[in-house]
Amino acid sequence: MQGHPQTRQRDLLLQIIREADGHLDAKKLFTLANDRDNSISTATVYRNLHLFSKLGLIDEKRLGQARCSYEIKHAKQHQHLVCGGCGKVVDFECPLSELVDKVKEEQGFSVTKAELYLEGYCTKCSKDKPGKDSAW
Amino acid sequence: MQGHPQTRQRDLLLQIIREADGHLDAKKLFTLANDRDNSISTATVYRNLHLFSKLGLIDEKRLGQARCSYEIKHAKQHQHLVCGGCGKVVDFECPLSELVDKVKEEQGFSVTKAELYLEGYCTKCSKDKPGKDSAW
DNA sequence: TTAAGTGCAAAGGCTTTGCAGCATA
DNA sequence: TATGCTGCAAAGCCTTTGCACTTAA
Repeated sequence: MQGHPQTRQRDLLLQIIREADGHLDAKKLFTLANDRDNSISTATVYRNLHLFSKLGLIDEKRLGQARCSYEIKHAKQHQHLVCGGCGKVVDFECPLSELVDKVKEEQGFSVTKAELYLEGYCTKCSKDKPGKDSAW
Repeated sequence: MQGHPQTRQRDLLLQIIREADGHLDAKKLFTLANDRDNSISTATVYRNLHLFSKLGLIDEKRLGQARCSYEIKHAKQHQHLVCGGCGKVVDFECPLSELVDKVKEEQGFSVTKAELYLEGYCTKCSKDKPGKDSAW
């Protein structure tokens, strides 16, 4: 792993992250890891999340709240939709490259990360909360 | 204020948020408020940030890290660009309505909040870090 | 063998909360 | 006057760090 020794703990963590359908925060990851190896510590989880992220093995996303979610890096760019009713997170494809190009041109920024965050109510929940629409 | 009494502290906090050009987190807001009224407490700052946000007076944005920034709600939608080099935050206009419409159609979501988060290097900093480009 | 990783426990930040006193409407 | 806000201090969370021990290569 690029100069970093492979350890039992790292294997376990990566395996769990891969198995999860994404949307795993540090705490959940720790809980799941702890179920399978109850000697693992939170420190190890955090340290390895940082490492994996640095090595580009996983993506770090902010989904609502202040908490981060981590997921295996996918080939396809995708973004997340968070339902304020049931908390469901939906992935969807959404090419941001046009926007990114525009920003590069207009602002002279070289963009390294682009994330679109959408919050709202899914089909089911928007029926229950008819008033919450319309901000857009 | 919609059933909520006007207080010295609320006036002060709103005034500071208005004067700031945005990009104020809770800690900075507390520091600034404390400079003018050293009896104000962090609890009051947090409680009122939540209140203002609930009343729609301010916007809550996640700019890098896990921290939130708060700013007075602007008429114009705008998004933020965060420079990984110098930490500068740039506002720019960027209509997301097309994307939002697409999501509504394809996923049946009614979107209440849309945020584009871009990270990268500004003109100055990308000169110093020529390798960091190219992710897009 | 040795550089690196791990667990534990403690410390660090930021945010929230309970409570008694105070202020607004 | 009554509801709601405030300050204080303590507690809560999540995350990071120091240190001694363990492990992969």
